[in-house]
Amino acid sequence: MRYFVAVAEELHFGRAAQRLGIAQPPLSRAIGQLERRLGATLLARGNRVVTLTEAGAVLLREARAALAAVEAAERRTRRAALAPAGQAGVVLATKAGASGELLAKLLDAYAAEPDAVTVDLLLCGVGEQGPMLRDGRADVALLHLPFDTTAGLDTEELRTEGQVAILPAGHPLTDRPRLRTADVTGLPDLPMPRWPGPDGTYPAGPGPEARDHTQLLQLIALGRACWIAPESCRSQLREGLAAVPVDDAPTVTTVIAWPPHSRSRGVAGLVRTAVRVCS
Amino acid sequence: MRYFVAVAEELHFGRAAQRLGIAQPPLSRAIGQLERRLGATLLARGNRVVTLTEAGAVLLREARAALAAVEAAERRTRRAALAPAGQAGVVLATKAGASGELLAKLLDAYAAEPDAVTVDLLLCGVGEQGPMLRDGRADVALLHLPFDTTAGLDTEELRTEGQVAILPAGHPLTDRPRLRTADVTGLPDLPMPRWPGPDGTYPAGPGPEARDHTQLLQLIALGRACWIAPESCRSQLREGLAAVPVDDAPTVTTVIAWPPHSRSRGVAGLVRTAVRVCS
DNA sequence: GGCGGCGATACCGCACGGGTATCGGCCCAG
DNA sequence: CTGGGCCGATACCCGTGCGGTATCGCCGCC
Repeated sequence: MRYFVAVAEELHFGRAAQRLGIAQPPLSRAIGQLERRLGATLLARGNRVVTLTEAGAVLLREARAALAAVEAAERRTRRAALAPAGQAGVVLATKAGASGELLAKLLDAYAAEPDAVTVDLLLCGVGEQGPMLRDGRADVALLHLPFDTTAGLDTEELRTEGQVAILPAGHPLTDRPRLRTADVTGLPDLPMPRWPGPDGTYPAGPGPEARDHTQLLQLIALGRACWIAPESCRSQLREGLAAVPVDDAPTVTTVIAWPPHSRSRGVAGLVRTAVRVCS
Repeated sequence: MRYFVAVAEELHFGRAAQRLGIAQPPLSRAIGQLERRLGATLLARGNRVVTLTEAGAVLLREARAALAAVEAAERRTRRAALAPAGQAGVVLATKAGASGELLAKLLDAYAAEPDAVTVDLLLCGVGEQGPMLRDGRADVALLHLPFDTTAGLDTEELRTEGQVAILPAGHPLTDRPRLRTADVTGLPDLPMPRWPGPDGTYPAGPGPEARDHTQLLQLIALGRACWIAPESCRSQLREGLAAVPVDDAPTVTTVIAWPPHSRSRGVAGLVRTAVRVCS
């Protein structure tokens, strides 16, 4: 299956073999055997070009999930093994720079619990928490709807908040008590910065490139950009920045999420504490 | 991993090997290798008794999920392969005897859709739909909260209804306009029937044994039992039965559920139709 | 028409999975 | 206290299968 996923992603037997660290002929054979075993043509070998068939597309999705599941099994078992005894820690994944005080409150409150286990933090980029949970690199995560997807995860809602526009202090818009999205997105002098996608490249368009929150805030303070963010980030604003509520921006819901079948004692305690802290 | 799950379930190498159709020594070795690869002791070989370690318990849960995922991958790919072209059907799992008219309405409405694909029905027992979805025997299912668990599934709510007590016609309680749970569960002359568990055995206790809804209704009509069921089952009541609303019984929510990563065109259409039909 | 890219096929060797035989520890019966 | 039986581990052997190299067949392109 790993082999098939590699070929399906590369759409090229030679490159896929290289990526897998094996030679091309065994790979061809392996795919052939898989196709015979499943009774399905997975790849259409056109002239000099390989395409996914419908069955192949189905298998690609399913195989990715399956591979993530076995990776998760290995990782979680390894972690459970090296824990002392009855004290397997949990790994909490969260976006770097988001939910700062909520996270702090949660960790403090949880550490005070009588049966608390150690909590390791795993800071990751936007939208990476889902995969982290699915392949076992993390056990529980803080997500932010509607930006993250909770498909396939169990969740508890923690907090709902509006969004604010982050502007350079002194900008004309900061005099207004509230704004609308259109007021902010259409500013020629303050474009929204561009973020690198999952592949590390920046989308085309106007606006400066920013790689993390620090850079972003710096750009705003310099009067080169603006941004819309959950209102809880107000507590982290440095000098030179102002925040104005944006009425029609989607509300952001912070949820705590975990993979459905792995509700260990540590995860359960953390979830319970999170719900209690936020209610 | 299959090997490990077998041993973990049997807690006995010999029996596990027999179940797997291999000899015991290779099995011992395989488990040993797995333990070395993961760097974890999975099974505590006590004197004449094998126990799961904590790490083993973790792996058991994770491995079950992983195995279900690869089974699902194989099954779904096979099904996708033998479909004509762009017309992969979907398998809809539902409890036998539940949601009858809703199901009929849904299938009718969906069949009338322009891009409908064939829908195969898979009737299964209580609580089996989740596993069916997870290991690929089904693509979409109708579940009933709070009886079924939706952990790890994407869902859309379809309908919420109260519950009614099903009593033999003419029973004194049928004169009351509404009941409370305690009124029904404590009746010495009309005990609740016992259902076989997932393993096929009946729990101990009073009450007759019933294997399906037909038997159940028959028992009630004969004045030997009573039952509490969603009110939509009223339409299926045969003569000799009466239904009285039970106020404090938990409301039953019918949801349509599907595995999160496999939202194919067919599943999406079915879900859309279901939501439309029920709103 | 020759060349080059790419997947399939042919063939070989080794490593790993599975089998049988046997050991070692433990409980229990006598 | 000792022998037998149960059960998992170990030792050793064998065949299958996976991975490697060499080569073919096909097609597009210069």
